[in-house]
Amino acid sequence: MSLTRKQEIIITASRLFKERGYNAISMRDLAAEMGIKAASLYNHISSKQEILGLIILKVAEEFTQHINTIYLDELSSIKKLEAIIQNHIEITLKYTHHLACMNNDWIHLEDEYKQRYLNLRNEYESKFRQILQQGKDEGELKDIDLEIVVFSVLTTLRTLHIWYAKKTSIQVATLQQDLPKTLLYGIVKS
Amino acid sequence: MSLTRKQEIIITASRLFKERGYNAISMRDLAAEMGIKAASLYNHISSKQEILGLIILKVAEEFTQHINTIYLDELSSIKKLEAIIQNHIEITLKYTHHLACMNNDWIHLEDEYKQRYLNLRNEYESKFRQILQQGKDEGELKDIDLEIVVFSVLTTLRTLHIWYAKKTSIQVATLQQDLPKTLLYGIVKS
DNA sequence: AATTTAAACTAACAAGTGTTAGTTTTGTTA
DNA sequence: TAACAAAACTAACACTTGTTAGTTTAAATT
Repeated sequence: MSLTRKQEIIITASRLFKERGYNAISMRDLAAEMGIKAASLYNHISSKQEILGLIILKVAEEFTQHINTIYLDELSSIKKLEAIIQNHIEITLKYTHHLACMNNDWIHLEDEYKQRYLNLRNEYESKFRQILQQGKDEGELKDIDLEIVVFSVLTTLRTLHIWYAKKTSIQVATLQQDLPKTLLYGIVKS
Repeated sequence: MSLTRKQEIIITASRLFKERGYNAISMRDLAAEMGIKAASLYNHISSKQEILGLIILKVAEEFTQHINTIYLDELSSIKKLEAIIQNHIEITLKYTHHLACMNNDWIHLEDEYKQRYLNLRNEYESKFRQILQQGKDEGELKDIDLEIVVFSVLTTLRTLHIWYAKKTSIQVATLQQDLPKTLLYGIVKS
């Protein structure tokens, strides 16, 4: 199972977009990175915008799909949150570039691409919010403003890729163990 | 005390850069927003890059300056962390656009500007890390991997502006009360 | 009123942008 | 080997980019 040329383009693009941003990468830059001329790219993709759309919607859909299954599971809210954190770590490892690209460059999506992305994101946040609400209703979570929790946890999870890219990067096992602790139980000794 | 033309340019630019990104805003866009022609901007600033540099270094310096004073204060690590969170909230309210710009577009800084920014950021992270280490040493903080805490707390604080821009934005008082709780003490009932 | 200064203007530049059309090369299948 | 499809190429397009030079207008100072 080798990659199609189109897939190669998308992988290369996601790396370049991550490193320098969508607008800072020209089709000539991307082509040069692949050892071909810019015009040749158009044998495989229809526009620069399509590349960005494919990169971003790929991961966005994967996230939404995952939370939709978790959402329906018969689990405590805490177990659900742990599963979500786990999934973010996994996707970050698997799709580092795509994820960085999604976070930094979704704003440059146009028309239907942008709309589809925003719909997926809203769906995700909504499910996440409902899981937190379930936790409050069932008395598992503290009575903290819901939006603040949604924001602070999701922000951290979304930007995991930044941390992962650093030289000082710690072991994945440590991350899987200590990130849920930090986000769910806090950092202060009780 | 009215604003100089240069300051007006920087304020307008920070808003546009926040909305669409540094590379997506042309000097003609910026000029049009101010009701003048692109060439006229150069009576006040020397380059597009200078605008970005001034926007970003302004807030970066303010952050670093604040943590440097906190760092030396005779306070428990928890009090220091609370003061830092408080400062992030304040700067987010005061410099929303600058802050968004710093987070999204620092990558497009060139040469000395980028170096100065990275130096300030490293200094900030280093002081923050030392404060956490103090907390662990004094037994106030849990024994969680230091880098994970640095990452998760700073990420949340740095991206406060995203949340603040939302329509569903909550009261500042709620934020000041519940954000420290969330970050320091977690969301799960003990 | 004359002079100076600040801040706008027009016009143009060289370089870079995404993309298209038409052509040639390469590798695979009949 | 001939035919075909995939994927590269050259050349060019219309447009946008940051920036400069030189000029005119408006406001402030003498």
